[in-house]
Amino acid sequence: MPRFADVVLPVPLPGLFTYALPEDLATQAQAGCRVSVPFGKKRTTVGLIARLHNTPPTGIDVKHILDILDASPVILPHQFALWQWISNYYLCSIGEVFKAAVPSKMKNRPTPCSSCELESLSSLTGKVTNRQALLGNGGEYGSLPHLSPAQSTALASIHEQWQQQPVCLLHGVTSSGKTELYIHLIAEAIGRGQQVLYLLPEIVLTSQLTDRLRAVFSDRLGVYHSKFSDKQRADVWQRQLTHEPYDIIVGVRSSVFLPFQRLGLVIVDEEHEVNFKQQEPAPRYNARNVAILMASRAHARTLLGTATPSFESYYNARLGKYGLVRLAERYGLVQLPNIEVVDVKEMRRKRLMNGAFSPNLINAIRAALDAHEQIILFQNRRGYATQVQCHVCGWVPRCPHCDVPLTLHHGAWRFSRQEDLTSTTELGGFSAKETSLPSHTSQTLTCHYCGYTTPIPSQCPACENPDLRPHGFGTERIEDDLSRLFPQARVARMDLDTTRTRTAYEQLIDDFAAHRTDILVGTQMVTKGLDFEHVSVVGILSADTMLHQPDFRAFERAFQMMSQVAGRAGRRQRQGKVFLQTMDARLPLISQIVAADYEAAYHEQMLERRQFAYPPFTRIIVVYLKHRSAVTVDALAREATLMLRGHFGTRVLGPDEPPVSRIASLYIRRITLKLETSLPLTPVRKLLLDTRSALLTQRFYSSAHIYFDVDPL
DNA sequence: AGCACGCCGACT
DNA sequence: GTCGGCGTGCTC
Repeated sequence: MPRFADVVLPVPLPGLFTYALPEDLATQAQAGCRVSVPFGKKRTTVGLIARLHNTPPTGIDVKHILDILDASPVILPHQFALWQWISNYYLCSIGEVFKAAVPSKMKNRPTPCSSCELESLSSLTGKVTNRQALLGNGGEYGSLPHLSPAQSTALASIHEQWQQQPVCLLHGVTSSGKTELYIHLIAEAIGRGQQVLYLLPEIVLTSQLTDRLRAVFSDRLGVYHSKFSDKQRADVWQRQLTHEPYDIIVGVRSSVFLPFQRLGLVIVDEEHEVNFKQQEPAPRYNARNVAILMASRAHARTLLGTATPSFESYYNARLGKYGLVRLAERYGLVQLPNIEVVDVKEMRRKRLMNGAFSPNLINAIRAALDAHEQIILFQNRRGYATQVQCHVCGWVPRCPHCDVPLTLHHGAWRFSRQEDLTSTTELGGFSAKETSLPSHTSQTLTCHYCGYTTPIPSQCPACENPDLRPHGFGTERIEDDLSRLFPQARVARMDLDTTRTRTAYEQLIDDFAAHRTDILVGTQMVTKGLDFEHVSVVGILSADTMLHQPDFRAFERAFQMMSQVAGRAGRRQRQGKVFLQTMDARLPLISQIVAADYEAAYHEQMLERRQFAYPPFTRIIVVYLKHRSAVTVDALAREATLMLRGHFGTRVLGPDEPPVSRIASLYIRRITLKLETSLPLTPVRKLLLDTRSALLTQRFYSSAHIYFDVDPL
């Protein structure tokens, strides 16, 4: 009989906590069962048994487990192993993984009694006959979609690739019918008695898709979505533990934590999406990569699908780590849209621009409205940091060391940031009316990678224009201008502000799908895999906003977003028209988008990434430092940088201020580590954790927060 | 992260 | 005279 249990608790503290196991509970106890334990000042906390043993802990007075909440494990051994991997790789506590993994219902209230659970189990077993009937027959699915010859060939190629590698990347252009392929693959896996995880970014998981899948797989499909109630999620979890789990889970990021008993296939749709990486809070994991690992541990196959592969995945495919299958033909032979590049610089010079609109775009919108067709306008304007751009020639200052655009800071902005955050103008610190910079404030340009700082030039070095301005329009401004230009048109705006709730988001989509709106203007949201029948015109209002993000992935993102949004045009009968407005019409990337030349964009970026030692040629870990006091956090940042330089030398960049440098009254600094991929990570992790504890034990820094972001996106 | 203990300002 | 601010210390 085990006398002790090591327990995971939902706290950001390292390690496990040892409790004594009362004799009367010892027979019930199993690793993976939840327990109720006293912790700190709290009388009871829900934890999870990680292991049972007989080794009395030394130097602590052990408390007793109060109760065992499960008759059988709710976390399976392979899941717990995955938690440990995540905690280790992403440098967070196992308790933080526990917190993220399990629906809060299962972490808060102890399930009142086990009899209810037993009851629900038996009610489920009742349905087993039904399922076995389906399985036994093999063909009782809802009918599978018909595949075009191109799709059938791709399906066969995927199987071939899987013979060689467990992971296959499906590079299929927009509208090539990837979902039909997925459905066939899912049906095959279920036919083999295997389970399927179909992972999607939040934004794409709409009723459009689940309805389509449910039509084929009916009640064997479970949906796991963060906007569903916690109870619903807890129910899905419990169901996966029964003898009759869902065969397919369609879910977002966190569904990688669900218990699978016989996982055979993982599909990661829109694999390039940055949403797969959790930003806040810990664990800052990448669900796509976790899914790949999870699949490989289960000896399952993985399919990564997208029209615009992340350069990282494409790199892996080219290296031979992943198989690669292309689907270059649009389903039903819909033509790729025709893309017209509009030289905004030229238009401005000729005074033809109407705000953010070129005459070409205005005419196309008017024609589309007259023909009762729909229009999507894409304007990616986010964040508070702003770049400076010469409004005459389009010049943007860039960092000489890092090749990213420099970010503008000026004194007044820093002090008024709090107000700016609450204001509704999308430009943050600046009004939407492109005001000139006040010349008396102290203006500097800063690199957010290496901290390089330089005063703002008094004139544009390229064309000698003395009037450098912050630039850009936001979606709200666009919306206003549209109602002025086309008073008769029904305009809807889709961005973070208008989609706070799930219903608001679905409402916007539904209205547009039902043609109750004519023009949809929005941020990246409008680029996601939505299928609309009547969109004939797509406008990319300013490619430049995307290109000039202070991020080495700006070009990759811009290519992805523009290709994706262009793919929204012209679904069925006719070829769509895309207007791509830019100040940099001669940039190679622009012609790559026009030609849909993914390869060219990829190769060009890879040259730069290699030259500047960016991923995938290096690995990045960012150290975040937060403190209530700006003075303290700066001192901490300096000291941390010195310590890290001692260990890692020139691999340490910074410290610098992130674009939003104060959140929730905590000042933030960061230090970036660029590590060669050949460097073994285990000693790196140890040095990072040791450095953190060394700093936090100093009285002066004890109330600071230090955490890590591994492989940031 | 919580949560409590503990020592300094503006309220009845 | 008390309520309450958040600094700091601990959690098997």
